[in-house]
Amino acid sequence: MTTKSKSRGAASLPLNSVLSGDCVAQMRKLPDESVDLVFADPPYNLQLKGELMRPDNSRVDAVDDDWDSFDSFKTYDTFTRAWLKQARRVLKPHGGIWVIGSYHNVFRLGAELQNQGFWILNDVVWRKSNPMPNFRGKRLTNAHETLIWASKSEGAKYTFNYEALKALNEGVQMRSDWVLPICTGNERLKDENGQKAHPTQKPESLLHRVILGTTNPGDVILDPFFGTGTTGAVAKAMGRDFIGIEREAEYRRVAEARIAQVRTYDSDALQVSTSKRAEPRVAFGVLVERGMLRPGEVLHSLGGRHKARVRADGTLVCSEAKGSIHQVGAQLEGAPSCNGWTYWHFKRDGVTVPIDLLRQQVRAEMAEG
Amino acid sequence: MTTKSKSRGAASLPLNSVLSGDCVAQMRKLPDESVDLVFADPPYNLQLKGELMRPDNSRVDAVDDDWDSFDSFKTYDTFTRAWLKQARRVLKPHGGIWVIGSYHNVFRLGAELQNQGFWILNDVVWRKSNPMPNFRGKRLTNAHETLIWASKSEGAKYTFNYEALKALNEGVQMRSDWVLPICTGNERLKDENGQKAHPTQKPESLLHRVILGTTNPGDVILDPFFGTGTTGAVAKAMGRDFIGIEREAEYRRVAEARIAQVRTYDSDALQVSTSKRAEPRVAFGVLVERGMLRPGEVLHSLGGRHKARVRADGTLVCSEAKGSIHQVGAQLEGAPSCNGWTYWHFKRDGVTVPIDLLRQQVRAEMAEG
DNA sequence: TCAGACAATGAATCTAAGG
DNA sequence: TCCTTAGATTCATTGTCTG
Repeated sequence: MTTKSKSRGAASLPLNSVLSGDCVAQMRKLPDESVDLVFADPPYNLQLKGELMRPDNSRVDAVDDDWDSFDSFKTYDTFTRAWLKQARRVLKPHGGIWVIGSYHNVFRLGAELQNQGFWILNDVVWRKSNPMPNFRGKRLTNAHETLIWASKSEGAKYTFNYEALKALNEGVQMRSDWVLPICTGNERLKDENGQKAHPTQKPESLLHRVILGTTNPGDVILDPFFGTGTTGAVAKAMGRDFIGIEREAEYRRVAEARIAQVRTYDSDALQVSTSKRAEPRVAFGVLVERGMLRPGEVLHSLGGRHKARVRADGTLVCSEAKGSIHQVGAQLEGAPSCNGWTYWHFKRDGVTVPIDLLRQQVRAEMAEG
Repeated sequence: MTTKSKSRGAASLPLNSVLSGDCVAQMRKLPDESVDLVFADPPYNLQLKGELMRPDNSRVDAVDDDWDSFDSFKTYDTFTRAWLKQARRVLKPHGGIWVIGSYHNVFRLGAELQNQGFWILNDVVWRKSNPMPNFRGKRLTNAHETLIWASKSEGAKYTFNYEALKALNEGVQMRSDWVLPICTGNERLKDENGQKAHPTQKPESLLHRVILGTTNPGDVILDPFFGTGTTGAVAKAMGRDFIGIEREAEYRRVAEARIAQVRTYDSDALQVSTSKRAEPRVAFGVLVERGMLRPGEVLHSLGGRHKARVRADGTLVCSEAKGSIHQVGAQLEGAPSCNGWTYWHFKRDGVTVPIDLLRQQVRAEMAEG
């Protein structure tokens, strides 16, 4: 695996590598405010009891490894508090965090996130299209897991590629319920005996959506419960850097072999739909300066009921109001706000055109030069 | 509203009425272990700040009621602890509880349920088919709410009408995600001005599923945050008793008027598919004893490839195997197990019929006499 | 009467840059 | 840090109006 370092002040980050040992201890070594996203799939406090699952004491192929035994909620909360505290310290002020869990642990996770000042943005339901049925008919089929997406604090900025997720969802905004299949088939990593290498391997499709939606290329993603490295594999493919932490040597080995085989997508494939908000701001006055509109020229409102005249300083005036294109539009419509760019139109050769077309021309010229 | 009382020892229950005042104080007056189910839709503590306008400049009518406002998480947790403690005391040992919330409060709810010793059975996602969109494009559409279903303690029995929910779900196991529309149209209660009578009225379909799946006719359902009485309306329609508690006089008034108009379904409509587990076990030999099958009679396998003969002791025999209907079926199919009731068929008047039909006849006779 | 346009609305933690 | 201003942003369903 190629390991690069990003220097940040005196410290540098162990990028694109899998650190061994306890995640709290390892995170302590990382500098403050150094990663853009944390994705955490902590061990579930499943409290499975073998005798409940298998009366005949046969081997339970479920989540009952040593690392998943916590003797009480208190212990689990202490553990959760410790790793979340470090994750929060390491996270940049405008970074994001995702945690995933089931009903066994997700309420502890969510409450502790809130207690530490993280600001929940959404809870997201991963609706499994092919869950394991409830064989005994004593409960509902447990067909989902819950993710929580949060920013570092209330009011903090955060990365959200709204348009990209909307595009992924066939043009309507992405909802908080995601229907994705569980990890099976070739994607499911096996050991030399053909047994699954990790009991709770997450599907890459899930990480793809998380990373596409809430990071940008070049961002650093920290996964303190790396397991067999789904986060790292998808991060690498998508041109993001990752830092993994994993206690179990065997999982690290599998993860490193897996990630070594991943190729990063071409950079143009990593370009996503951007929002208009990301485009450079253009002052209306620039259109007048450039002669695209003449002072004194008449603009017509959407619908054609109102008219206003352009002034040399880039404001509009009419009998009822004067001011910016937005202010005059809002005033005429009796609305609290108005987007003047789409509201006002001008006429050229008998055709009525929104002034936003001129803004697009300016932006195109800015991009060239 | 007809109010009846169920006496339980010295105390009696204010059935099918809406109590006024604080839910903690009112629950304190109820006897220990007296209700079968608690359904609770507590305030969500939304923490909304300013106004929100839609893109068309209309204002979103938000939940800004005083009852939803709390100073801090600590205050909210104290409140949650208090009402859950009373709910738990009032609940029968084999009773169940449902709570509903959003990401604002549901993690606090779930954690406190666990802290008090409730045993979570499922978390259920209500996926809204028509949620309000995210108007500013800053987050995912908040398209679901979360319900938590729990028993009073680990190992406690609880009511779960598995077959009824399966039937409701077109013959496949009910999953932990329920797609239901929000409460609109005629179902949405309006005040005299045509405004919604309650900002967060739940759809009856949601309560229908809860009550069908986790109570039996005649059970007592307590709703400490009664609002406009969806729980009571569905409970009454389904032949369950309810106890409502509501602080706001106007909500109580609306709820009482609403419930007065509800008619209870006919009792045969309330008979639900019962779990096969709950049905009396019928030994195959009984069919022979009763003369429904003759010893020596030939049974044919599903698909017709195999035959076996009935023996007088209620076992089957063929050249390859002998034993119970299940054992022989499994042996012939090379399968680890086999449901002999659906596997084996007999012929009467040229028609091939599964032996399960005979079992059903036996059960019907047992039910009658 | 019916089709189609138009309006209303739902538990919402809903902006960002620049002065 | 506060205040002002630019200007970006919606889905499914039901009810009402119009031609």
